[in-house]
Parts: sequence; C-alpha cells; structure tokens
Amino acid sequence: MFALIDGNSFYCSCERAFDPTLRGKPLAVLSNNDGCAIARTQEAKDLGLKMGEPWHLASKRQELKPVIWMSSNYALYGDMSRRMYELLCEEAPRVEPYSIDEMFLDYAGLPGDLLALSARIRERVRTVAKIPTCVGIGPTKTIAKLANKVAKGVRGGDGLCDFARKEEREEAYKTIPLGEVWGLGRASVAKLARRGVESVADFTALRADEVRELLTVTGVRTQAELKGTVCYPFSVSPLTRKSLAVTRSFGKPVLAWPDMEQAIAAYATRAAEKLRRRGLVATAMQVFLRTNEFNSDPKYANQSTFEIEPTADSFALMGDAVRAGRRLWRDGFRYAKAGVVLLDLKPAAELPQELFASRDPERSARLMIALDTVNARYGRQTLKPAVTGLGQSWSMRRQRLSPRYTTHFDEVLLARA
DNA sequence: TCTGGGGTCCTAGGACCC
DNA sequence: TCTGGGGTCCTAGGACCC
Repeated sequence: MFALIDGNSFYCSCERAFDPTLRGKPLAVLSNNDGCAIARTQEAKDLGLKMGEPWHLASKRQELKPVIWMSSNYALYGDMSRRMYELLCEEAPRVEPYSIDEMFLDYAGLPGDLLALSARIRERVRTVAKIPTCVGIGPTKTIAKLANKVAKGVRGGDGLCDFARKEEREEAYKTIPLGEVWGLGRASVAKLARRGVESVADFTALRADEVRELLTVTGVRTQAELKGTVCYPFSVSPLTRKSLAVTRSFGKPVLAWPDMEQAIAAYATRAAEKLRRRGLVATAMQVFLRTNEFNSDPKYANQSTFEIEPTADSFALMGDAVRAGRRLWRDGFRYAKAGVVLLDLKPAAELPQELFASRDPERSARLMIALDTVNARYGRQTLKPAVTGLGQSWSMRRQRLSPRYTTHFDEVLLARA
C-alpha cells in the first residue's frame, strides 16, 4: 500500500512557519520575477485569487486588497522540504520524494492500521516541521494521489482519505470528476468529455483499447492504476535525471549583446554548479533566447541544441553557451527571456578518460572543487567567472522577499529571552 | 511596466539504410 | 520502368506534472 503526503499551500505554509503573524491571513507567494501567484492560502482562495493570476492585475482587484504578497524564496522551501523528508524517513520505511512538497510513502509490509499511522505522521509533520499536510492512501500511486486530492477537498476535514478498499474507492469514483486524476490534463479531459466520459467511474469502465486510441499508452497506464494495477512502481532513488535547466525572464528587456552575454554566462555557470552538485556531466546543451510572448514587441525566438565534450566545468559550459547565444543573437529586438539547458546527463564517474580532451580534466576538477568550496562557504556568487558581470541589470525582480531564515546566518530568527 | 521555472514521457514524421 | 518492406535514429511538438 502507498500513501501520498503533501503540504497544504506549501510555499505559504513555509512562510508562515517562520512568521506566525501571517497565520489566518490571506497570503500568496509569487513566481520568479514576481510574475504571478503560484501558492495561495485558503484565505486567499476564498477571496477569489486564482492560481497563476498575474500579480500586476490581481493586486489591483479591490476584493484582493487584503492579500499579502511575497516573492518566492526557493532556498527556504527547499530546506523545509528536506526537513519534511527527514521526518518522514523516521516514520515510514521507504520515502520517495516526488516534488518539493509531495512524497510517496511505501507502507508495504507494515502491520496495523495504516490510517492511524498516517494520522500520526501528519500530526508530527505539523508540530515539528510546522507544515500542515494531507495524506491519501491507495494501492497504486495514482489512487494515493486521488485520495490525497479528495482529502484536500474536504474543508475542515481530518486531512486523510483512505482508498485502500476497492469497494469504497469505486463508490467514490462515481462522483469524482476526471480532471482530478493525476495524468489526465485539460486536453485529455476534453477528449473524454466528447465521448460522454465525465466521472472517474466512467473512465475506468472504458475498454483499454478505446483508452489507448484516445490517450496513447499513458492513458492506459493511468486507467490500469486507477483499477489497482501498479504501473508506476515505488522507487527510493530516482534514476539520474536526464536534463537540467536554468532559464529566466529578465527583470527588464535586454537590448544589447553584452547584457545577454552576461545573462547566458551566469545561467551556464549556475547550471554547471547544479550539475556538479549532483555528480553529473552534460554531453549536450541547448541555448535559447526569445522576445516577450505576450506583448506587441516584434517577435523573435530561436534555439540551438548541440553536443559538447562531456564536462561539468563552468568555464567550458559557459564558453559553449555564450558562443551559441552569439549565433542566435539578432540586433534590434527586445529580449525577454533566455535559458541554458544541459542535456543527456551522465554520472561523472562513468566518464571515459578522454585521451585528447581539450581541457586537462584533473586541473579542471581541482579548479571546480575550489570554486564550489569557496561559494559554499561565502555565498553562491562569491567567486564567479568575470563575464557573468557585476551590474546584472537584467536580473529578476524579487521585491517582496522574506528573510532567508534557514540558509543565511545573518538572517536567522532572533529569539529573545 | 507588468504573464514563472523546471522537469518527464510519448508520438509522428523525415532521413537514411539495407 | 516500376515496385517493397522493414529497420534505426533524430527532432519537433504535444501533453502532463509540480
């Protein structure tokens, strides 16, 4: 049996964990660049704030005046996520992190009342990590996810939903709309609706070949999982990821190549850091830049994907990225966004020793270790390649940032006694 | 002035080969 | 002159997720 536990309004709950004055108030956390709302407390939802609403529009709506807006603070959320994970590891034999605020638990082989166990876990996460959560239980991940959604939907409920028993969940399927199912998005729901399929029960009643024709094999898997057959097994350690990206919208439009060069160099440097932290090397790279998609600026977007010599060296990656960016650059546009994506990642340990590598691998490794050590101790941007620049007029807006309570000594909470 | 960032998987279609 | 089947690999685009 599986369980899925997830934090309610996770980013908002993280902010509240450190600032109790935010409790009971309508609060929203904004996306990068303070673009749109990506997390809302119940109070903010009740005022009518929608997921993804652009802040520049929402903040002008009269009924949303009471909402407290905060920039997203991923260092804090990542840290809170890790705490939640460590707590869960003490309670459940196996934990699989799924996203920053969601973890699957494997209850296989556990004796006793799994609902009571879930309640205990939930209470511990609430009191120790200060994060309110909901838990769904089911024999497959898809069912556990669905149960979790049901638990979340009950206001003033106990935050738990148990779909372990076939009869009970099949009864519930009759009234649950299809869009609630993990793996069925807007497009699939619309396709199914045209066939009169609206509830989860309608969907599980379809023949597998009909589902396949409509939704391909992913739809077939989702259906099988809803019926209790595991298609997505539990895995404690995810396989090494395949790609890694650093992409950002600019705080203001970029008009000149030197600014773009700085941005691309900085993104490549950051991507290289992420790569090294995971012990990986990249063997291919994608660089893209684009103008604003939403306004009436003249449009230009282009990207380039190419193989590179396998590496995690900041300078090598930066050089490749900047050269590619230069080829893509056209004068006369107002650029709104750019990105560096590292592809076909491999564990560094598997890297064959190149006889004629253009860079001395040992020297590169020593330099990168020095770079990472200094930056770990003194802050991320202490040592960085010169071309990434000091001015950074393009960097994103984060005007409503909370203090970095957990990651910076000079911003930790002070307790007076 | 203003609309996020970072992932995965699947399929169709073209190029190329035997 | 016309006609065939069957592979592989790559890429673009769609769909979905948080």
